[in-house]
Amino acid sequence: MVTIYDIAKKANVSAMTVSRVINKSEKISEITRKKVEAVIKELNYIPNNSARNLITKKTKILSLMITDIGNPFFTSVARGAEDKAMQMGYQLLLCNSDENFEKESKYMDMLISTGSDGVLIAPANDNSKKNMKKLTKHGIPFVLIDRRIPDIDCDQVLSDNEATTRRLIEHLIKQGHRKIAIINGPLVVSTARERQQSYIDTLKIHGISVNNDLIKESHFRDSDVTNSIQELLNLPESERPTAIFATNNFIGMNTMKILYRHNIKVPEEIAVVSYDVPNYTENESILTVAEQQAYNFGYIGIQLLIERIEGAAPEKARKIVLPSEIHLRASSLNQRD
Amino acid sequence: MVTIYDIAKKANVSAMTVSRVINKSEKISEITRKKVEAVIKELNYIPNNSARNLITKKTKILSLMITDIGNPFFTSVARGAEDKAMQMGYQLLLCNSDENFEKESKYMDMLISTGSDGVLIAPANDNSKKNMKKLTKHGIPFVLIDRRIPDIDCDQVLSDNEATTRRLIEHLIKQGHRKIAIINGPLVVSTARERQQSYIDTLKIHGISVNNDLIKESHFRDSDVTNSIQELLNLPESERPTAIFATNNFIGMNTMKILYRHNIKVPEEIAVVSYDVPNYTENESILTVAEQQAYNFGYIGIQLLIERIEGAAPEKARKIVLPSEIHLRASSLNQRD
DNA sequence: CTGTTAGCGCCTTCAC
DNA sequence: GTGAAGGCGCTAACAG
Repeated sequence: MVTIYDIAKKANVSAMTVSRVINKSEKISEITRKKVEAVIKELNYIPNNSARNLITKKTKILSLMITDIGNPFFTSVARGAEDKAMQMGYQLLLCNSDENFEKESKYMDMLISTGSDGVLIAPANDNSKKNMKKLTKHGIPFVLIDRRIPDIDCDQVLSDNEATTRRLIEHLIKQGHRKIAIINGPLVVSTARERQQSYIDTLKIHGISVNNDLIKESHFRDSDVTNSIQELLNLPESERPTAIFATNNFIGMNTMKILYRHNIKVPEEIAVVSYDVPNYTENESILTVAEQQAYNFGYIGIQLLIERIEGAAPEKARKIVLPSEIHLRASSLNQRD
Repeated sequence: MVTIYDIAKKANVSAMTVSRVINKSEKISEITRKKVEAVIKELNYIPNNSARNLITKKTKILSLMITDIGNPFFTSVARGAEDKAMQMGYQLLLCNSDENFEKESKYMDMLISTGSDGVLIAPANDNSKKNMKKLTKHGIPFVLIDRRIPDIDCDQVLSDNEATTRRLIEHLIKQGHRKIAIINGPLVVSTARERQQSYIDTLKIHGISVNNDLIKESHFRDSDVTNSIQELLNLPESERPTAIFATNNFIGMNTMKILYRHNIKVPEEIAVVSYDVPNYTENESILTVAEQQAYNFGYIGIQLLIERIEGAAPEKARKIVLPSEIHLRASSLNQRD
């Protein structure tokens, strides 16, 4: 391994001078700098960050804790995070919690040990509060994205769940629907709670009574929603929903697939609206969706994080709410319109 | 920051003993181990990897260099890589080269500096050879996935491009096609070359003359293939293709979208087959595809890499070829079948 | 089984 | 502008 001493010897300077060159110190004469740089290049020297970190306590490594990189929403988040991190000279450590607090905790210890300068995190659920406290104890800044944690005050990049859900539900109501079901993620996740609350509030505002049989708590993972849908279909005619609100992409995709499999016409028999369904295939999508700014969750999140790390952020925690865009498509539009 | 000395003092042992407990050394009495572990827990001690790495030269960090995490193929690779890495106690640094050698090189320096124990890499193109040499010079093992590099002998996990392409093309020939176009990625990428060669060979074997007007070199990024397709459509009736072979997912998706936009019926006017198109939406796909074992590229790749790092691999480089699965669908099936 | 000594590669501090 | 000394937190090598 080539060290600064090797460079120093060959360039006839002290190690300290080499260090100054590497760190782009101003107080170096043009001549010695050129000389040192030449040797660095010649010997293919690359600084050893471990040694550096030991002193500076900075690794230039950020951790991205998401629930699943396989979820297209988080894939975009990751891409945004990585673009900004790279641009600012940071590297990104990838962690998938799989919506699981224990797995998240394990990663947390690893990333503290590694010496992450900061963490961008979409927490698994409300339990993650413990992990946030741990980060704070270790003096590691973090930014929450997508999901908030009760009583945790920190920089956040969130979605306008209340407004977007309301618009989605009001759209269904305008289309004549009264029996609207919701297939949701677990209520220990803030986004699930917020979307459900807005769903309930919107129905009430429009004088529609809330039927608990139409509220299904499922998962945000790419899991089976067959049971939830079967239960909805088994409801007596008078209760059976004419529309379904899917609160994330996996739920939305799988709901559509199951309805097709049951030969249920969308939207004639059941209309469907969903959060976040990407159009990654050859077909034009027919699904009405609320598209969140996934890329910006990552991009802006990393920006806030780095500002915080580098002391460029205001003391007060910042909360950024990114609006979603609703795409109205066939899955929720009446023929007669 | 809590150090081993804090633990040592409080537990009335030497720092060395604490170090042994952390590293699960056998030569520690049950009693002192318990005592030390208690203090570690009490003080919330987490080892400083930077200090550790400085001595051991091991970081337990692996780098994953892919061209774009946004490409669903690589998303699966990443997920497989991460699962195996986590299982083996390693963390994963994410790098997107964007099919760009310069960007890849920049990451390469960063990851060497950080001290990656190894690199799993889908190289940007043949130029990446320089980066492989650099890794070798720094004694960092790497495993090539998906794409090979001429004259680089190392562990590899590759796809059966020759056989799968042949089956795809023979399927089209069986369907009666003689004018088959290929829209390919850049030929500086090994997979593009292999698929193109197999396309040519298969045509020849079946006595079909190769028409260079039907061979289009495009990109593997999510870029525009409009021009390529337009050129194909502008061909005189006698040359115009009746089938298109798209060599990756983005090309496949975009080809389908453009054909739809041109109101060209698939497969009646033009049949389409593609590599790797995921079905991430609510619709059932109609596209005939060769599905690669993306997850296993990552999972097995990391396994080979860790074996290599930990000295558990045979000296001779291993080459693993994962077969693809062809899904025949409407986009390439004649009505009359 | 446990402790002592030395040093990993670099940067901080303080001289010159 | 440049250099010398010391130490970051930890573990290898050795001693007992």
